[in-house]
Amino acid sequence: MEQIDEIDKTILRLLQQDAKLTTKEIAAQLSLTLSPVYERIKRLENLGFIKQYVAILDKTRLGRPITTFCQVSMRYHDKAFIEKFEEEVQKLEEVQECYHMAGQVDFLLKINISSLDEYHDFVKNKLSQIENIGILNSTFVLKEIKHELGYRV
Amino acid sequence: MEQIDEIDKTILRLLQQDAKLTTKEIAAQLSLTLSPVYERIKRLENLGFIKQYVAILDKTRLGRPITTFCQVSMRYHDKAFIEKFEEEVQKLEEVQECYHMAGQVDFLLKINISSLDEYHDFVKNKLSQIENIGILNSTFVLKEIKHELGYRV
DNA sequence: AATGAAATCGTTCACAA
DNA sequence: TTGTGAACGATTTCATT
Repeated sequence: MEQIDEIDKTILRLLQQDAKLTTKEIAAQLSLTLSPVYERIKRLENLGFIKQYVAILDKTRLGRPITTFCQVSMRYHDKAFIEKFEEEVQKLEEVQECYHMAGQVDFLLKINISSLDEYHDFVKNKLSQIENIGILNSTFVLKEIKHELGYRV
Repeated sequence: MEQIDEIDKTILRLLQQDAKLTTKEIAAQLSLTLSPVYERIKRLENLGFIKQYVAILDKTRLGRPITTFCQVSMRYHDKAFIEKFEEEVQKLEEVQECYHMAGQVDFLLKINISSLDEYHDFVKNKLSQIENIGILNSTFVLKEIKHELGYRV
């Protein structure tokens, strides 16, 4: 059984907004007792609908308020080069997200940094050190307009 | 007082990996008792270092495995048009993230969808309905290479 | 700031319906 | 699949160092 019903969806919606809700609080919203809610949460965890519970931190408070997106195009598209890049990018702590893209650009990187100086250092001494990079195109985030943490359920 | 020390940083690091860690477990890792750890967590919450606790769901399991990035350039750059766009984009449930960017492209949107059909519908009937959009450029994610949920602490 | 203890509250599970 | 209740463990508060 891998299906979920409306009750499960409500549970997911609630936990996606606030992982600290108690079983009791969720049960109250659903007009159920603790056990069914408890069992359903365990099931949603076991089936992999819920992957993890995390604390969301404030990047500005942590001293790294700047976000940039960097488009990377490889010079050659040999499998070995691609895999090497994917491997190296895992090691770069500034890179928060990396996507292999369809289209002209091979990779899109989301990077989180404290200053333009740090970005300069990152591009010059870390990113550009990876073999076979052709074009780098960085754009800076001026303002986060929307940032939904959860998915539609 | 808004400073945090190494102990606080360790707590943040642990909680951004696993929000379900008990105070006891964290205290054990730090060789401390419950109270100081408890007080520090409360303090980090109150100071806004910890913004939220959330459950991370599996978008594939939820039936929306496709991610696209869409670059949007406005035709004219009047304040009113910009603000109108920012407002409309909040309402579009497919748009998970939206950034106002420096450079040629005005906005970068991260979009989460179930199928190419849904994306077609989204672009044609929702996004393009917003006034004053000049250029739209969509690229699809082939593979998530890296997706760090937390920040460096 | 940290410790240790005490009260309250939540989680977990066996069993019943 | 859901409800009840009991045992266990976690959270929260506070007097003390």
